[in-house]
Amino acid sequence: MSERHSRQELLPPSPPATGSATVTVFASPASWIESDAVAQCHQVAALDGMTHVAAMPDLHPGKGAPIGAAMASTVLYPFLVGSDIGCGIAVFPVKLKRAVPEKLAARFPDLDRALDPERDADDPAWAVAQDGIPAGHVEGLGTVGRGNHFVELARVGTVFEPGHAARLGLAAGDLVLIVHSGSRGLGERILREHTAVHGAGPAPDPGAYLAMHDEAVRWGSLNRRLLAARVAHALGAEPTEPILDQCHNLVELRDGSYLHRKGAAPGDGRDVLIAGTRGTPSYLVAAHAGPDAGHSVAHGAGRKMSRADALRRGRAKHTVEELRRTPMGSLVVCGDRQLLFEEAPTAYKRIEQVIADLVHHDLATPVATTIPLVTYKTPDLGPAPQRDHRDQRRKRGRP
DNA sequence: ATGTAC
Repeated sequence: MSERHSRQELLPPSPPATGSATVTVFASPASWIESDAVAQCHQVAALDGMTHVAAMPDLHPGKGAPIGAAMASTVLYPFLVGSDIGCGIAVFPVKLKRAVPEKLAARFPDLDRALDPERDADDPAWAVAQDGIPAGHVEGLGTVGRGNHFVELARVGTVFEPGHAARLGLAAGDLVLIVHSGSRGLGERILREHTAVHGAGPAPDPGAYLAMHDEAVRWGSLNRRLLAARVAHALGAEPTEPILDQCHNLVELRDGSYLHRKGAAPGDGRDVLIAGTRGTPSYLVAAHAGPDAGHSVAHGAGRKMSRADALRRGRAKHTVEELRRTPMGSLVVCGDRQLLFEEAPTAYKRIEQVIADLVHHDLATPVATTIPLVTYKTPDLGPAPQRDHRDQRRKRGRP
């Protein structure tokens, strides 16, 4: 136990145990890293061909492989990327005259309903799909999915690097759409086709896997553009090009080895939106991670609780109303009560700690925060809760 | 995170 905790501080990486890759955890002791997740990193490090595992401060246990890690090896392991190949986060500028959360929340379109090329041929969102549909896969196109995926209207809050923000066309108070979504059924099918034959083993024909993988990465990016365009049109704004779009589930050939990213964003001189939670800010950062960090940075706050724990504890701790209207005053559009509890801000680590760890290890420089106004998860049950009694109580009970 | 099975 203590051995695992002390490992978190080891930088540069400790010498590898014989026959296994190095594991470096880029987190301070103040960041809770579940020991199961660190154990998964060491299991991955022991796989044939692995050379290095870099764990980000949002590390948490995944299915077989950890989430929040960059993993390098001489062979390609599809399961280290997982089923949501191409999942990522994109940020789009939005111009609206007024941004009243209650009004805008009611205008979000149904993003569980796919865009059908024939039935929805007139939908203006198709304008972003001029280059065609990767893999010809139309099922689920334009849908956000579930789990931690979301589309969020947010306002730029604190700007730490005004020059950098200005180069991205951003200043405090500006509105943005943040889209976190992936390749839906396409990536899942690609992984399943591999695992059905080879299980957790490496891809015998990396080129064949990569060809499909690359389609899923393009599909995920197109999906984020379609989602942003659907929402922009519904809110009465013009669709825009993303100012950043980073995929955090993918594998790339780099320096002669396969660099698998699972919940780890490319951090090699790129701008990245590191997602907070539905109820806390997110951070736009300038990433500058080197090889020790797998050229990667964190992709979000990272789960602190399993979904099962979050559901059990959340039901005792929160009401649906306080999760639908957060302490920040933002609204969460989510007709799925179970998902609302699973995705409660308290089920996640503190984003500020994750960012502090990245800064401490010189992997990223914060550029600005984004403050949620409306986070869309899945179609709502009914009207947003009124500005509730908690606000009233705050006014009455405190100066 | 996913489509699908229970």
